[in-house]
Amino acid sequence: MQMDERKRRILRAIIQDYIVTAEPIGSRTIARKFDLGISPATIRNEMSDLEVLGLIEQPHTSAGRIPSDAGYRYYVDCLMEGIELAKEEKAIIEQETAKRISEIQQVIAHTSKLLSQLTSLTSIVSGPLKEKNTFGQIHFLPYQPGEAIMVIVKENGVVENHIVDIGHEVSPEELQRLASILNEKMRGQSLKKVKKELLHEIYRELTRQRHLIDESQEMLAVILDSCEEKEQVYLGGALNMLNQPEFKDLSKIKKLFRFFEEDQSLKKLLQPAHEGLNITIGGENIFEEFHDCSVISATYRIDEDTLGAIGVLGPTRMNYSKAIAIVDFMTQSMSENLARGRKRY
Amino acid sequence: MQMDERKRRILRAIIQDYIVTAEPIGSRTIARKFDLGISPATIRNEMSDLEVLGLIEQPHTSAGRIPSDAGYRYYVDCLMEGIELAKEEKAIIEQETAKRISEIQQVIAHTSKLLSQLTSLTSIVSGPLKEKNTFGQIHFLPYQPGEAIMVIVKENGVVENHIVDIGHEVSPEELQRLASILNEKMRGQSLKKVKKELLHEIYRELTRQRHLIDESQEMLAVILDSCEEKEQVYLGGALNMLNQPEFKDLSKIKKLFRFFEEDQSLKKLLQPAHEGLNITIGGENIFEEFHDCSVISATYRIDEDTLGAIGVLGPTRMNYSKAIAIVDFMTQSMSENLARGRKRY
DNA sequence: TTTAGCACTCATCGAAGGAGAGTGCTAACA
DNA sequence: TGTTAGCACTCTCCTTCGATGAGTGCTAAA
Repeated sequence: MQMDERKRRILRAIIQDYIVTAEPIGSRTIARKFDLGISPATIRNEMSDLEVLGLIEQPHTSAGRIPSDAGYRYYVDCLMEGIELAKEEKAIIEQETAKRISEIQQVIAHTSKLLSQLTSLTSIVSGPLKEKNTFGQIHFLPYQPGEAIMVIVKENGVVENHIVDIGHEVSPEELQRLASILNEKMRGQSLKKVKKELLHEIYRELTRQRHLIDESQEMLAVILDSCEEKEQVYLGGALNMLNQPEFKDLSKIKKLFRFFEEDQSLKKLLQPAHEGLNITIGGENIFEEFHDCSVISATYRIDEDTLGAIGVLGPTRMNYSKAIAIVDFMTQSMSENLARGRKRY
Repeated sequence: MQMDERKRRILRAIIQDYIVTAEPIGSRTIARKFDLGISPATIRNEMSDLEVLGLIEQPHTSAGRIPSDAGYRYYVDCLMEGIELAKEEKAIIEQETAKRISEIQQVIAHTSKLLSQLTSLTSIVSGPLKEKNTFGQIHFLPYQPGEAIMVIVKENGVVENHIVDIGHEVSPEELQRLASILNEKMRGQSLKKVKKELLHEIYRELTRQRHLIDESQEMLAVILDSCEEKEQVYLGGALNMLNQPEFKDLSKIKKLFRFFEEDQSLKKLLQPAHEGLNITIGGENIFEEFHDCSVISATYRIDEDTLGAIGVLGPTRMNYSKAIAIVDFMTQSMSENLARGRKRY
């Protein structure tokens, strides 16, 4: 059996209706709502075919049909026409992504909030991958006696500060020397390399120059910690899930939210199958919890270098064209801005 | 009518049972579960009295009784005996509060996570009030050409860094001079004062020395922003609410979570009626959303100076003695640590 | 090939009724 | 006079049972 134009029209009608109503739809209702020029009986026959093809299914015998995962997949791949965002929406996104904020957490938080507001879905935003990151400079600033502020600048533009205990009073000159040792060893090196190889070397160097600093443990621990790839992931608009009729029972909500609480898992949701835009529908998702959800995600990059990803999560019955348009435009806007804005993050 | 010992025993039995089961309890069940040495009929008479006193109530005629807000209040004030935390719990709390972390966000996040884990309730933790804070030092570090890293150290120990655009290349000496101007004006001044008075003065000073720096707007904007009292509030274990039988209908959950999404309102939940430990039961709460919740909160301080607050939120039917013991011990432990740990935050 | 007609299925809703837990009242008891 | 047993009554909860209605598949006619 083959898909023909009439089958396609009916499938599209079913999906478009279901996206709005979340109710199974029957042949009679389709004939009434959509002007297809054929009678319910004909539609019934076609629907029977569509069911054999696996594109729609019946929750139970006497209910209407709903799209299956395969149906959505067919819709997304072959039926759906892309939409253009409204000017205002574009303007808001461009405006928001153009902001230059040095605190990476804030950028992520803002982005995810905006994304969930625009789509009415749940958004997931991941920050830059640290593994591709390298050390820039390290500075020391005086603080309380016996303590110093260590400022670590990474080459993707992230700046961190840590307060470190140095055990006894040190002169600015000593701190200066310490900084130059660290900088000499670490500048331009990847976090991974520093973690795996250079830390020992630095430790040896520092113990050799024992007069320089007594207690370097804490400082090295801070550097080590800074190398860890605890990638930031941010979730926005999780509450939107509560509004979806498919999540009206508490146990589903619990499962979902429990999942959301683990950053590590969340990150995996965003892991792209390939560069660019990814669409994961229902059962395609690796996590069983999201077998009735779909994820639209995309990566943002700077000069071909993937930095992070953003995505939206909603019921399989989401408005795909809108979600895709927004995620797509947003990553583009972010990437352009990063390219323009001088390699920040 | 007066409370006598027998009434007190019965009230305590009702509350203790309800805290565990969340089910109304009847005279027969009380007689069976608790060894009070009196018959169901007698208990019935006493319960009737307790109802007249407003300490318990009936959901409907043929159900058992449940404690009223006033009943809980009486329990907390007069009946409940304080408990001692287990050694392990104390150890965990002390260990966690002893950690010295320079990122204030992390401290708050950790604390709130721990608190919700220990109590199985939802926790709210607020960071130090910025209004009581004063500027310490400001440093500039070189960054990309035309940009600099501005490190702001506040006297409560918070360190912030910001990347500022300075429009054209400046030498380290120029940055040094700039820093000394800012430090001279701002060191030791409260954020409020800087915001209200000193910023203009600094601006005037900078324009007078126009050769020093061309575009100081962004820098000043950053300082202004740093003065804003956007107090951090953190919520932990909101999911625990989902496990409470009183929140099994979705509309309540929605209301609650919608409330949680607004930091501003959340902060108000913690606002203490007085110093020390605060207990707000059910309808005593200013927010209608929390009329079937109770809040146990306490402030942590350094040298008599209140810095912030922590609290737990749960159904009115919470384990008060446990929650109180934990919140109390935790604030004490935090305060002691702050005092010992050299005025960090 | 399309359509009208018809018998059939099944979820949903409301009414009816039994079970169970709990109460208040009365009268007897210590 | 306080305590207790007995009993009628109340009200929620659960189950059962039709009625309703939306939807289907099949058959036969157009």
